[in-house]
Amino acid sequence: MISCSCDQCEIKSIFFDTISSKSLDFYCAARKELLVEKGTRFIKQGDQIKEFKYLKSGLVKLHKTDSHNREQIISFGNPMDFVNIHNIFGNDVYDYSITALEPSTICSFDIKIIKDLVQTNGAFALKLINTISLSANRIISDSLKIRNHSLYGKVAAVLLFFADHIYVSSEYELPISRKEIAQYTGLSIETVIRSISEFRRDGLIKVFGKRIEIIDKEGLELIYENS
Amino acid sequence: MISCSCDQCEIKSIFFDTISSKSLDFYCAARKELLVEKGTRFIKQGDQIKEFKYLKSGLVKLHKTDSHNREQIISFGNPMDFVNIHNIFGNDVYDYSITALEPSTICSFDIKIIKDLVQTNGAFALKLINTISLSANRIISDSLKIRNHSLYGKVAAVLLFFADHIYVSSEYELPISRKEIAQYTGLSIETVIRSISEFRRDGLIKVFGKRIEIIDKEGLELIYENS
DNA sequence: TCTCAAACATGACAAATGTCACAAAACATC
DNA sequence: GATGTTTTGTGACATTTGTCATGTTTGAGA
Repeated sequence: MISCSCDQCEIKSIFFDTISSKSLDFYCAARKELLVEKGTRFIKQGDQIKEFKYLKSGLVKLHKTDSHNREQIISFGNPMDFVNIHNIFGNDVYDYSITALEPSTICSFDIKIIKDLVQTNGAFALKLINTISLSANRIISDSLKIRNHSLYGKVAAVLLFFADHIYVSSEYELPISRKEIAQYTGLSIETVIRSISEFRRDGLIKVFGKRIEIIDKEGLELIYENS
Repeated sequence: MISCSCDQCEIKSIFFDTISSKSLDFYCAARKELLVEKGTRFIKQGDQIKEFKYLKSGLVKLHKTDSHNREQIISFGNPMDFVNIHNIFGNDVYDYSITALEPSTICSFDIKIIKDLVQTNGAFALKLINTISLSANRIISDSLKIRNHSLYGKVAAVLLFFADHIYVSSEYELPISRKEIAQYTGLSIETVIRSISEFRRDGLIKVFGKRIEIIDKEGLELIYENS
């Protein structure tokens, strides 16, 4: 049967449905797997795009440096929705970096293999387009949430994002610093810290360093809605 | 030869490269063309997605209503980069509306035809993925520009966007109202108006109602960079 | 032409957010 | 442990941005 170790890998759902088990062996052999530790920037803005990369496990941030050397965070990606797809087919050079926020496993294929697959396997192509669309949709919609809310709404959105989409728990270890929340929302660090302190004082959340516990989720959602 | 009237249509560049002239006739016959006037909302948030639509000419805005019935503008699309692709493959219902800002020509195909094409014509699939990626990239990158700049930077970004990407001229008729700039940037209307007035007073632009003339483009770009 | 509604504009003031200064806590490195 | 660096936290104050009020201009339609 399949000797591939990526049994649990998300990308499997793209391959399995559309590729015969025999061919699957070939693709599994062509696959490289890389375990990176927290803080590793494994894709760098400006690098040539030679591989198709997929997040098997972990959590990452997509970020870029603007013309004034300010760091901006574009989005976060977890195994369910991250592939470096937004760049890979459009450009030949990455216009953002990707850095692990937690220990992560990256699978990669030579991009030629994937392009061949798209051209020769219609079902795969359709599935890939679906994945790209959903991923792009999510980034655009998250971005809009940040753009059109003010301070408390923005910070609430970030806390709720990790609770609802990443950890699926009202209690979690915040994988990013206050500074990174600022870089994501476009706010100043102090304002972010103050907002979190205020949520704490108002009994909406409990904070122990990076550990966040959402006490009054409805209240936090209400704040998100109204500011 | 080809009796199709869409000789000048942008989508042609997707089809022509990848479809034999004989098949092209079939696709041209299956195509519907719709001319909509300014202000027409031809795609509605919540509607079922049954067709693949493409902007042949004109200018549109992508927008949605949030839970408080506030109108938010996501992005603008012109013939070079607009297809309703971000939704069409991921979801079965539109999660945003599209409205014409100028008289526009919309081409549409039954979505089944396009999905068939993706599955049976590899070159087409690859080209479509490219188009989707580039379009999503642009929206994400524009959104980031708005997110991480303050007042003057945001407004300058909008004015420069129309000058550089839509009209390719430093003098143009602004296709949106001040209110719509506010909905796009997340600012209040008054603040937008004030900012434009200030640009005018500082000699960066001339304003005659909706007509904008950028006098000092470098100055405006500098403001964009620094705020 | 007249009328009404929407868009544009500006002032005065309130509220939100950023900046600067400083300190405590957390964390890495020796 | 000792030391230095980064992160978190808070106050005071300046600046930015929003809100409300009010008036003018523009544009569509009777």
